[in-house]
Amino acid sequence: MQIITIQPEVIFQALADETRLRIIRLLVVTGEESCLCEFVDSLLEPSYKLSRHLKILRQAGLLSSQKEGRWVYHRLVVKPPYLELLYSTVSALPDSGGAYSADLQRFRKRLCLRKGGRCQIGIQSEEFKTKAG
Amino acid sequence: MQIITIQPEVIFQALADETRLRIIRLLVVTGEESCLCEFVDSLLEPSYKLSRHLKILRQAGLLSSQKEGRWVYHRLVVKPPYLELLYSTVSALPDSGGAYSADLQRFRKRLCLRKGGRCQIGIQSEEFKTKAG
DNA sequence: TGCATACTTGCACTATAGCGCTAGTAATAG
DNA sequence: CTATTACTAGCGCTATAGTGCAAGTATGCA
Repeated sequence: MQIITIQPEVIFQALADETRLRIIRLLVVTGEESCLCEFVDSLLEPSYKLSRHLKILRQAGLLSSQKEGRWVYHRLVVKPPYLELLYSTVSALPDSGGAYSADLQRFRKRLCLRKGGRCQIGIQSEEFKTKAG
Repeated sequence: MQIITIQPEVIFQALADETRLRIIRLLVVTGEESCLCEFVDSLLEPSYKLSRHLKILRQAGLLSSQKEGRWVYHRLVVKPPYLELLYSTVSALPDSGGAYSADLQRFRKRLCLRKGGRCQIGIQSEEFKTKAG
């Protein structure tokens, strides 16, 4: 990991998207780390879409990702102090329409399906899988 | 002022631009309110550009603007708690390259030219005025 | 009344962001 | 070895954001 020049606007750019904000909020509120298929089942968005947003968050320095077998786990980066402040801001945001709490509800339910603290079952919401050939 | 539905990503969108972040940082660090021509002389950007960015910040709910004669003063909105947290985040951001402190230095210098606590002199850096007609 | 000026805005252009689709890669299960 | 599947990436499309230029509005001064 090399940090050459930090451009602060990239951090805000990373959160300037509804889907990415939904991802970050789940991680901020629960303190969890999670894999793609758990996000798919929680946010009910196609996997290729979430995969790309996760990449953007990683490149912005907000997420670190670690591969475990077939799964890739994503967790929040908390090292520079301004990131902690940023997450405090995120968790203080209003939830107009209850969209975030719906995500959270699905996320918690999905976490119950883990075995040994890890996802073992893949995407459950069939219509959001990547329909491979 | 009517708030119908707050979309949190609009707030981050507002800060996802270098120029707008420079504006907000000046106001966060100094606690001042300021008019367009003072921003022009501090950021050394053309007035039409800054005027548009100020409008975006206003529409995002980060700035409130008040006309006083020929001048329009812009100040930070601090009411919802998450905005205070947001400004804490902004003030904790690194200043790679010293661009922000250069802005700040010009801004403080420019504030010294006020009379009676108000800007009375207009844009000083000639090349950044709007060349009308 | 006319001019200077602080500020805003319409227009055209360019760059980029987000998307769906689809194919591809890698790892595991049987 | 083969099939399944978690995840990624390329392609083309569309929408939008940021910009410079130039015109327009509004306020105050002489």
